[in-house]
Amino acid sequence: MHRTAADLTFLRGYNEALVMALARTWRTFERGDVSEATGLTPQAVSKVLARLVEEGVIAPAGVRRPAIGKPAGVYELVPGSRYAIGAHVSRRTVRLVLTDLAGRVIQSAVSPLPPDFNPAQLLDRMAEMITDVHTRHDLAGKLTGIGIGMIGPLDHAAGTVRGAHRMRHWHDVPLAEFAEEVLGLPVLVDKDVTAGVTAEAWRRGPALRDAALIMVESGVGAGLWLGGATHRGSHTNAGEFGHTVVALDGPQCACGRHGCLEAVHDGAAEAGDIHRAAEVLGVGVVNLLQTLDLAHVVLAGADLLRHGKVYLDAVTEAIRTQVPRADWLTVEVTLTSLGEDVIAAGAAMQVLDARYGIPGLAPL
Amino acid sequence: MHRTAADLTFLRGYNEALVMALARTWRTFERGDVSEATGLTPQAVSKVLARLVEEGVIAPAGVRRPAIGKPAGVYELVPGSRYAIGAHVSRRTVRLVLTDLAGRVIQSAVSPLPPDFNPAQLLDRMAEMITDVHTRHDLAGKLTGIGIGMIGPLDHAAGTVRGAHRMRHWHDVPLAEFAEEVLGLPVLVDKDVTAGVTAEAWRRGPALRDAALIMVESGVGAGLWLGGATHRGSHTNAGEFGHTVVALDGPQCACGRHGCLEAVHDGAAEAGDIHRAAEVLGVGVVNLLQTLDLAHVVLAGADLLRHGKVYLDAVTEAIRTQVPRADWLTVEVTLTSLGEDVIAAGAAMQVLDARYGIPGLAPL
DNA sequence: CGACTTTAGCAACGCTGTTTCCTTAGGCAT
DNA sequence: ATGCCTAAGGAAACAGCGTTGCTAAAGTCG
Repeated sequence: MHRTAADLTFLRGYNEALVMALARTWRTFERGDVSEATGLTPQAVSKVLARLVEEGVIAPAGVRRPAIGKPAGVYELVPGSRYAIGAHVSRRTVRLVLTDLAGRVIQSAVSPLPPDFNPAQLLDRMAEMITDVHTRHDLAGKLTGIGIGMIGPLDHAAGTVRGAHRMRHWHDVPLAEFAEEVLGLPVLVDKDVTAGVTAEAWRRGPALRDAALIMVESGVGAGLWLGGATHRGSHTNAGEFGHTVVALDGPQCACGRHGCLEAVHDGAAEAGDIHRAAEVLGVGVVNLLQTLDLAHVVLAGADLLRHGKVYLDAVTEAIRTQVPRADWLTVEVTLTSLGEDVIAAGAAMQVLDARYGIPGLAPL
Repeated sequence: MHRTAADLTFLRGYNEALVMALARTWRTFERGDVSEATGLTPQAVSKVLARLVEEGVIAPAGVRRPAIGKPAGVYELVPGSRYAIGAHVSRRTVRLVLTDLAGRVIQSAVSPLPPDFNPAQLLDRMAEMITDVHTRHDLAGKLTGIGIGMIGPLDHAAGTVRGAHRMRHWHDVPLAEFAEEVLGLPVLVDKDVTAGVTAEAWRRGPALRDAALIMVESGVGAGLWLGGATHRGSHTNAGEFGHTVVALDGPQCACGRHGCLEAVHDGAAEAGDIHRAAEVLGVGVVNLLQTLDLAHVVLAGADLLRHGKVYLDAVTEAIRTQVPRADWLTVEVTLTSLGEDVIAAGAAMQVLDARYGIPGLAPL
């Protein structure tokens, strides 16, 4: 038996998460604000707020005195009440960040990994880094869990790494399970790009409905946020955006196909023609927009951010000229505000989101 | 004020819809089946079933006598308890179908439309066809509404057609509003491909989580079903799959870009090389799979179905050879089981889905 | 000082699914 | 025929949710 039906527990969790989402975007707010935004009666909001104050995630913060009438109680999010740690595992380094309930990055550190590292080596290094975090910050009882973002393919639901290209020790590794054992905290494993887009979504709040995080960093990928939630796909393998063909007669890609976006892009980049590389990425982004009708595109990844302005301009220009002209079709393109922390931070926020975000119901 | 919070009404609607979804896939079932599948207690299921029987959408259907013990009450869906009408508006014809609560097509008819027809002409023709449906079937009080599937761009939420290429009378037409006035029933307007994928999803049941309906019919489009729901995008304009670039140096497309999938595909098709056209579509489908990680691809559209086997084979082959080999990455490719009715039928099922499907909550 | 406005809170209420306990219906052994 | 066992159904009490209705508090304004 496997719960999919909605019950009162779900009801409560859903409405609490709704209030938390508002608290995160507003920081300080009143009962009436929540009531208006959610449609809950003021009375119901009082009850929800009381529960959240009891939990310690929000707190009363003075009163607002209106021109006339009784002063309104003001509440605020308590960012320091919960933390999560996120790790971004790439081929050569692991980046570890500490984020709080507001989605702010409190501490960030990078550490090299040995060539061809194995799971134990990674976890040892992470354990050291986490110890360091603990010495600098008092997280007693406030650490929600640990998120790990890395290249796929992997099985997010099972927490298993299926094995990336040129990583010998990473075939069918139950990483989440190992990590929970070693680190003693709940662990979520997800693709780097999906973690990244979660960071942007968590920080921007529920207004973000459909977005993609385009990442260029030893490969090209896209994390997808569709309909207000991550899109991982049937085998949690979505986002292999770099391996979409944009040039039928193009050069062969490592994946075997010809003219993959990644192959064409990297070809231009390696030839030193960053402008052409960015232009090609722009074509890919427009393809994504045509298919998915996104409202936000966030650019990220070490290789991209090294030439941030070039890419930003090229993608903006591609959208301006290649998407059919229409005033109602607005797309916002930005560079990630979290820089190279975005993947690790997103991995951390996935943990917070799992615990304090809007709950879903298991599929039938 | 605009309701986004969950309350008891939502709870009831959600659980009822869950039971309806099971009823639709199982047709006949017992209390225990529902209890096991949903996680609801048998008691709760009894209450839900009582409400649905009262509504007339399910009915008792005898008993099952177990080896020992009290006989279990058997229930069944009453397909004829609710109907919906769907219309597929193309450039030259309108196809109208009547579907029942089980998602079966009861009646189907096509009618030509005058060249460069306007909204009034369309609605007149639809009204005639709907009158004909009424003379053949007794739908008194059982007709839920009317769905219209047509080419975009359009605003699904507002029910407005923004104006398709080469259709002079269709700029910013509030079609849903007009139609509700003329036809006297609730009307939903959506893109043809999105309606189509709804038909497939509604018929297959909740097991279908991530799927695309690829449609080739005076253009190439893709209806997306992601995470168990339609994906329409921020401006309800998703699915312009035909206007994704697959050949950077390809021929110019009507949309202005170079090497769009549609341009390359149509070029091959017009040259009589259906195999090449299907091959190109296959590349596009693999692109979609790489990006979205879908489990099901359904092929549809008059132009495609004329050479159904050629396309089915080409797409299957493209997936077999171009998607990185992995036993866990399974994709099912089929031709639509509804043939040329799929769009109209899907439009009808969207109406049923809005009324009897799993309810969503409005975004914040 | 009283009327009015705005906000907050208490208590009762209606509805949800849950839990507990009992009844019903049939098969099977005695 | 009788008693026992098992599985399914049902009634009633229960707990928890948001809602409704009313009262109180805190301030301004005339």
